[in-house]
Amino acid sequence: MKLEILTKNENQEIQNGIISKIRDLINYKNLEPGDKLPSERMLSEKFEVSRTNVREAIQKLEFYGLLKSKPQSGTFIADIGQVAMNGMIEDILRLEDPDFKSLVETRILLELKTVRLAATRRTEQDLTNMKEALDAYSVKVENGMDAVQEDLLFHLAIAKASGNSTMNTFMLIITPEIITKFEEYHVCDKGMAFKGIQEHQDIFEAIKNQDPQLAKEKMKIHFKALYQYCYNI
Amino acid sequence: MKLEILTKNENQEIQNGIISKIRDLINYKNLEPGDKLPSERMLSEKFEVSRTNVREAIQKLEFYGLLKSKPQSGTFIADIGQVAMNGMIEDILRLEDPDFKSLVETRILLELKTVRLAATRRTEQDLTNMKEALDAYSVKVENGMDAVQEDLLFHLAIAKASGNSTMNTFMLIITPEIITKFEEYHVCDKGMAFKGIQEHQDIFEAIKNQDPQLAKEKMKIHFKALYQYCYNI
DNA sequence: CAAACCAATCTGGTTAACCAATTCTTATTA
DNA sequence: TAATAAGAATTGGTTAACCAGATTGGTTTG
Repeated sequence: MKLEILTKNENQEIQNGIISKIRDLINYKNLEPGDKLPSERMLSEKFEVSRTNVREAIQKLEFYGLLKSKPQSGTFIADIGQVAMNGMIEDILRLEDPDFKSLVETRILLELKTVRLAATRRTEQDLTNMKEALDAYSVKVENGMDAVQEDLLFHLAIAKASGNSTMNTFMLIITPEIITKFEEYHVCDKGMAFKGIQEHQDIFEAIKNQDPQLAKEKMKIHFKALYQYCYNI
Repeated sequence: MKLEILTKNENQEIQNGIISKIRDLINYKNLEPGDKLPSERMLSEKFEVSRTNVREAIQKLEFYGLLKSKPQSGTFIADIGQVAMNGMIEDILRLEDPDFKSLVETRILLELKTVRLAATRRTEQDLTNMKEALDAYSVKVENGMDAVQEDLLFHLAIAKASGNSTMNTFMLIITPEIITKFEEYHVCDKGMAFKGIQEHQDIFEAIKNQDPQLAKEKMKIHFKALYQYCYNI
């Protein structure tokens, strides 16, 4: 067998090919929820790809909740019908990499919600965590240092305090890319950083006082520059 | 070497252990953005776990954008500082599985936004896709059949039309679990399904007429029962 | 002395062999 | 004949060997 090193993009295309073949198989064999998929070995032979490739494709579909593999037993169709299966695989295949605008737009949406939830649900421990992150940010800025990381950590502390694990996860997913792009595009300059201290303080106070509406308003103010930036790219 | 079959939970704990060890190493060695992590083989030896386990842990951190591995070269710290690295790993380790309430809460938040975006950005192709999904739903309901899948596909079509790939991805992530739980808890009964046809139609019309505010209102109506359900569990 | 070259080594990725739990078949027995 | 036990085959998961590109240190050469 010839060996070849593939770029991540080529690898992704192979994986997508396998996924669409799995979809075709499910349709052709009329597999329903709970039915068993052919074994990994069989699929790798049928599709003429390595078993590793098949496993990766299955794991991706498992991540999206479409398949469920059980050790020493087999891979099974999840409790989701053929219609949804086809539609979702179609979407997964066409999914494109997120652009910066999408990321920021989503971040703003999530944070305007998490800050409200945090204001109603925050525990004492949450307040302690947020205060720590807030102080770390202040120290960095007052010493004239870059504080993008500390900024984001304060926001992540809010997400955690929201008590919504799904939104918390989503914030974690988009945060690193946002940090990278921020530093790349120099979204935050020194002047904004100083203003940020007071803005963070205001947000923190609103959450502490359990005032969701005020917390949201303060967050909106904090995002004002970001808003404009996002919609002027 | 003794071989042992582990449950997914046990495996996850091993992975978290490795991740925290990687974090400790990064701190101890003061690794900065761009620095190279020790090789997978070295880590697996140092931590006394299999290389596969190390690879999985690295892939997880790569998913969250904290590491970046290059073939035949090494695994590198992403463009993110030590502070954010520590904070994010901490969060990732403590991340809990999403509960149903979190899922629904997030879905409502996302959809009230995607429907507005769809109303402003939808293309003709988007309208065609949505109309197809809408008709499929109607047919199923009118024939007295379960239509949870078709319902969700209509909503996914809206997410796609929003033109925001991040939100689209997030919708794809939470959708299958929602479908499963809906069918499990029988959230949608027949009566609701019939009402749903008109509600879907209203949403579709608002998007077609590019009226974001109306689209959001119609979506809110559509979610009314879901709202109550979510907050009464 | 610096630039170009080369081979040994190291790297993440890939493949193939192996493991043990499960499942299916078959033989045995009450 | 039906219930049961034994064993062979199949399965996803795991480990170890292998691959080829990338790196590195030393050597040669202009």
